[in-house]
Amino acid sequence: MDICKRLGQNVRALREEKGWSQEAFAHEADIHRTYISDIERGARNPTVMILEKLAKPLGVPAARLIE
Amino acid sequence: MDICKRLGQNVRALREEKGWSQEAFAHEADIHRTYISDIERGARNPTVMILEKLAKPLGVPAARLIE
DNA sequence: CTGTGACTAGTAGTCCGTG
DNA sequence: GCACGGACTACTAGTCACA
Repeated sequence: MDICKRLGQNVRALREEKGWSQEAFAHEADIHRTYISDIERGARNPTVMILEKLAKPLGVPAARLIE
Repeated sequence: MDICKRLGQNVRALREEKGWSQEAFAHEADIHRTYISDIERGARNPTVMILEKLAKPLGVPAARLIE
C-alpha cells in the first residue's frame, strides 16, 4: 500500500513540474482523468503497464515513479 | 509488454543469484509458484504491490526490477 | 480543476494438474 | 525444477455523474 502512495507522490510532483492539470496529463498519458486522480491519491494498485503509460509523457523511466 | 519481459529477466537473474528455485523463491515472496513462472517468462502484467513482494526477498528496491 | 462512490468488463492472482 | 493449461475468485482498468 505504501508503494502506491509513493507512486502517487512522484506522479503528482512530476506532473506539476510540467505545469499540467490532471486533465491535461490524463490526455497526454491516454488514461482517464479520474484514474489519474485515484493514482495520485494512492488509492489504486496499478499494473506495470500503467506505470509505463504514466512515465512516458513525464519523460522519466517507469522505475523512477516508484523510487 | 516490453516492460513485462524486462521485469521477468531481472527477476530471474536476481533469483538465480540467490541460488533459489522458482518454488523456493515463491515461498520466500509468498506468491504462487506458477505466477513466478509466468512473470519470469514475461507472460503477466503484475501490479506494483506484487513488484514489492518480489523485490523484498531479493534484497533490492522494487524500482530495480523494471530498470 | 479535482475527489469520490458506483458500476461493468476484463484480467490479476491462486490453485489444480501434466509432460 | 520448470513450462504450460484450465478453472476459479478477487481485484484492477476504465468510465460516469456529482460534489
